[in-house]
Amino acid sequence: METFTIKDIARELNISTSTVSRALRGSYEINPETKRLVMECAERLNYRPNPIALSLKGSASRAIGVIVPQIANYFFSQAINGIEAIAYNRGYHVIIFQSQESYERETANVHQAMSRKVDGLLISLSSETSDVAHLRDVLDKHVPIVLFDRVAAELGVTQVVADNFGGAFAATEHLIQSGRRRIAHLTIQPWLSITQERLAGYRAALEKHGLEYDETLIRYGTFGPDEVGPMVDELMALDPMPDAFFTASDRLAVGCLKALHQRNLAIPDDVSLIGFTNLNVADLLSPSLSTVVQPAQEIGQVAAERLIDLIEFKHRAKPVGTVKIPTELIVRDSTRLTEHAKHAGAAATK
Amino acid sequence: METFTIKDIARELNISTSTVSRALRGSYEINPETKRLVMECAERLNYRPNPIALSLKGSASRAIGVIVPQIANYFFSQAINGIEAIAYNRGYHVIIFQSQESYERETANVHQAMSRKVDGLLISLSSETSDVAHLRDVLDKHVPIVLFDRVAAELGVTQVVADNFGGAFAATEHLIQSGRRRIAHLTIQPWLSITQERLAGYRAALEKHGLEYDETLIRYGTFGPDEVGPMVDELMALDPMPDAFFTASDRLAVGCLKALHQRNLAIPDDVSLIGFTNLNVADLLSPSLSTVVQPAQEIGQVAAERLIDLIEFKHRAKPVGTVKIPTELIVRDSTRLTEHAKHAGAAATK
DNA sequence: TTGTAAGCGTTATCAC
DNA sequence: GTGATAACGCTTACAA
Repeated sequence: METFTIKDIARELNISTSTVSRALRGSYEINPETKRLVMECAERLNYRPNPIALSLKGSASRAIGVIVPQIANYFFSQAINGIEAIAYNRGYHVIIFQSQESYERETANVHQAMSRKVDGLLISLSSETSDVAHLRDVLDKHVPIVLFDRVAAELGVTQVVADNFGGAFAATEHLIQSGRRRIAHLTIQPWLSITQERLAGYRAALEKHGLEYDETLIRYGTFGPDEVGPMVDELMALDPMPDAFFTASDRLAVGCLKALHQRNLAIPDDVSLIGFTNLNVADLLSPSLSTVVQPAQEIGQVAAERLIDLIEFKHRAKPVGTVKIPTELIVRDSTRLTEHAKHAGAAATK
Repeated sequence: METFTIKDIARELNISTSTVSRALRGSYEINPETKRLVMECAERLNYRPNPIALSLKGSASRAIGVIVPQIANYFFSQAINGIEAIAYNRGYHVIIFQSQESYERETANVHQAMSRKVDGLLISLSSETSDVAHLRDVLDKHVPIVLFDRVAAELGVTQVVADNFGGAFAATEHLIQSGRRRIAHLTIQPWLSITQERLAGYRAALEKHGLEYDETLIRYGTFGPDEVGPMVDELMALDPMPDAFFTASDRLAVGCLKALHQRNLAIPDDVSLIGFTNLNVADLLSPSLSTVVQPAQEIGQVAAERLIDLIEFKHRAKPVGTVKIPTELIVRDSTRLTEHAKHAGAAATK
């Protein structure tokens, strides 16, 4: 299990390291016989090029940096899963950084990634990030960037996002069609692209069905701990109170569900809930609640694919643009939930 | 945002690169005044040592490799979160690899990590791994390893695990004390240390309360998709059927809950369920179900801490051993669930 | 106290 | 076709 270098092969074959290097990378101007010998020897010694030396040399490090706000978040961990799968297939390593939703840490992460000589960067912006100068520097050094989920159009790079508008529209319309009229919307920071797109989808659905857009039904979260309960309280104190919630994330959906539960409100009878969630989380919340499923893993896959194309072809890669991955509205039969609840309720009374 | 090297500082100050290098790392044998100048200049140019060059040189790369079976898994993503937090504080980067529960990929990951010259390795073994020769090679190269969660005592390295025995004992005892007698146990591959410890805890609790250990109530999963439903089916077909489930993971708890739900069985009335889960997942499953909370994040933190101690002190580090992080049995009032269900049930009938 | 030079593994640029 | 040599950024004997 010793680790051999190009030098060992050169010594073994009594040729120079440059010849070995050339043979290994299949240079034209090389004797086929020598090439064969080198290949055979490399095989035999189980030679693996040293990625560190390659990076130092300035050529490809075959590593991509991934910067996400939080690893321990279903959406991002699924996305990373997708990224890692593609990267592995195409021979890249993944170096992960967390920005912890902090602009400062995001900037530090970018620098660290650069000093590790990553071949490209996959970023989902922190909620604090409004200025993208730190990313401009990266592009200036010809290191490609692909943004995913939390994106910034002004950077002019390829972006991979869920169809937030479409998902929000479908969710809101579904709630309206099941008779809801005052649909509260719990979402995140208003300056984020995903927030705006979802809000737009929500408004478009209201408009289509002739419902008024009421600003007091919108609440913007800040990723603070235990912030959802108070938001729900405020909303439920409105008169008339909301009859449905549309939440922009797993975290908000869970918080909302908990808050409603604590207030002994039944879903779907007192209020309805529908959120952008990961499929697994949706199932956890309840196998009978409808949700808009975020294609987290696919977003990661597509983003990684685009980035590696950019790294490898540089020129021939697909043009810069925004790739929208469709979301899926899963409408589940909430009478099943009611059935289940009735059963449990009956059992409780015996 | 240009990136400066030790050479730039040397040129700026008209001294040699070696002097700069020594000043930067606070060597004794150096003129305090020179040192001050170098420091000042480094500060001004915002100098950052190039980690790649450091790695190539053979000294610290300030990167640690983390190999987990699956990133998109609540336990591991939380553990990684803990690892990343500690690593960041102590100035290390984290390079993540997924073994996908495959021995072959785990071996490949180990090699890749080594070729990236990681300073240490944090590993949770794949479920396929029984032979640890690939890790011996790493230790032979004096790269420290700390195992977490899925461990192998025969490797003789520090291990960080949850108190699986204690957690299983507490969970089982809780079920017994709430009147359950036929407690099924859904777990994972029997050769894994965590499986054995949990099974032992389960058996010990049965024994303490004079209940017979019935092998037919134990089911071993293999991480296959949709495997839990059939396992639950088999168990529910037993005569007498189980009156409780104790599951060894999030995934199994969720699968079990879904399967029971599909069969219209009420929890906690028809059967009880208690599982090793992440706190967030437990809350999702239901804010009213009891669970044994796995201290995922803390396991990650402690493991990272031990590994970095090993990397930095080598000799003065704490002795090799198994660190057991306590689990917490959270007993929640399942009458609240029942209350909620009753409410929903009543609403459903109107 | 500081400078010189070699070396980590690899590739690019020259020569031959 | 192949072989020296320098270079990437840094550390560390060894000299001075």
